[in-house]
Amino acid sequence: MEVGKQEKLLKESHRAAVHGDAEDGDDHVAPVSATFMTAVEPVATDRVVIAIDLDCFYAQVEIVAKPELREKPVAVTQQHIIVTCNYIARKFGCRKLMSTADAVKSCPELILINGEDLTRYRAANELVHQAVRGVCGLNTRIEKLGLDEFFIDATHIVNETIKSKSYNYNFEGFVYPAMDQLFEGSNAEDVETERALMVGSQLASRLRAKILEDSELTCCAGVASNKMLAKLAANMNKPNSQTSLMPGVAGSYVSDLPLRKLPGVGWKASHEFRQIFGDEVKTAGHLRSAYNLPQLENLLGSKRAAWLWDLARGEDRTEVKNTIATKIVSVEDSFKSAKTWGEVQDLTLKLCGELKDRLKIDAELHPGRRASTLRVVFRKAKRNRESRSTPFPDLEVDALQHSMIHVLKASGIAEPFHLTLLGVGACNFVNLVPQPGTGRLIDFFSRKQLAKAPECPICNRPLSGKSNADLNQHIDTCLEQS
DNA sequence: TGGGGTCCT
DNA sequence: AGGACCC
Repeated sequence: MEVGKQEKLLKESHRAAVHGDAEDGDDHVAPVSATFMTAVEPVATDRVVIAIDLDCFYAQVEIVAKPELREKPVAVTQQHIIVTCNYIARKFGCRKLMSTADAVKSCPELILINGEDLTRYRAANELVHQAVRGVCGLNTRIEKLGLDEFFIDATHIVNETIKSKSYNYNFEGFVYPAMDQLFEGSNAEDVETERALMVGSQLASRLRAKILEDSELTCCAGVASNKMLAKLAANMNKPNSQTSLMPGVAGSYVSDLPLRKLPGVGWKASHEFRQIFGDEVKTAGHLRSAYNLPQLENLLGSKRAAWLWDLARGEDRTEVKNTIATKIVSVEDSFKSAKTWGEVQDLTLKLCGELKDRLKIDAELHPGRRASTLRVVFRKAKRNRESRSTPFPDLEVDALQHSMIHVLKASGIAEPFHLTLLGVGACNFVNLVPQPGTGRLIDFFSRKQLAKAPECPICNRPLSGKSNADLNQHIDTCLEQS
């Protein structure tokens, strides 16, 4: 049988089995390569997740602002540490979180830029976010992680692209494992997943081009079947490149990673794991060969065991959240030592002014939301940070400062103290209810969009025949969950 | 080891 | 409110 005919047949029978409809009405068959001979329509259970990671973000933003820095070693500092540096500086041994003194020792030419004020980085982040939103559309979940990373659940975009056959038979960027080993021994399901990731890689390429066009910033992308793998993939070829990680090799790739490298395993957990599992268990593979799930459950409890077990096998069922508005708006400042209420007066005045400015911007981005809680954070010398909450006062610098100082006094701080950090934040945002039927959120997501494709922009489930009030209620509920 | 954020307990 | 994690 001809390749084309065979694929079409399989496609149709599979669609009938999965979707219960045999209708296609399209005689066009894509010029499929022999490797896709056994291909069928993708199964909806597999996701396509794209991770975007801006290259040395703060340093890049500074270089875009001052192009004459482009060919020089550049580092961005906060207090006395380097928070990020460009690749030229890295050649000289400069690293993230290195002390500035050490960095200058290893690279005397290093240009230092103070990056304590995040305003311009926030603006650049918003540019990138909007570029991604523009390409992916309003019903795509986009999750922010810090100011320089995004996750995108591109499953539905990829599925639509495959249905309309508007894609090429090649991966954009790198593929892991390399292409020539890719399809050997793959079963039909793997081939389908690989096709989905291939289409995802083409979307990732467009995203990176659009980000570069709009913001002048380069980034890496990872394309994979879940968040964790997408994130690992994004880091495989740096900078300014992208990598697709095939699910078939995800397990073996993750196996070789030290437990500490698994996203979610931090300093505490990795040290705890060394105590529990012993020095021999360094990688996810070691863990998997030394223990099974029940044994892990005995050692860690069922919840943590299930989490680690999945992680060690490259599985991650966590959804890409649609992070529209941040849940906390906060400002903080660290310093050597504040010893008197006079100093605290000055510091709180500055912080409260900044918080008010930040909330003004927030109000423009997300009209109608108001913070209901003020959170004050402080750190006494050599101790951990502590926080106290109080009802949110009027949005005036005086009122904010008054609340802050009141909370600090109530927390038992008395002269002579030795504070090394102060911060204020707004949280527990509530929506000022729009009048029933005015449809603030519907307006936000555009009436046309919902009229054309009546599904929830958050959960993508169809919204049929509901009133505007019901729609808003549903969207609000989804937003809270996401 | 900053100046932010998230989620879980 | 604290503590883990992320950047």
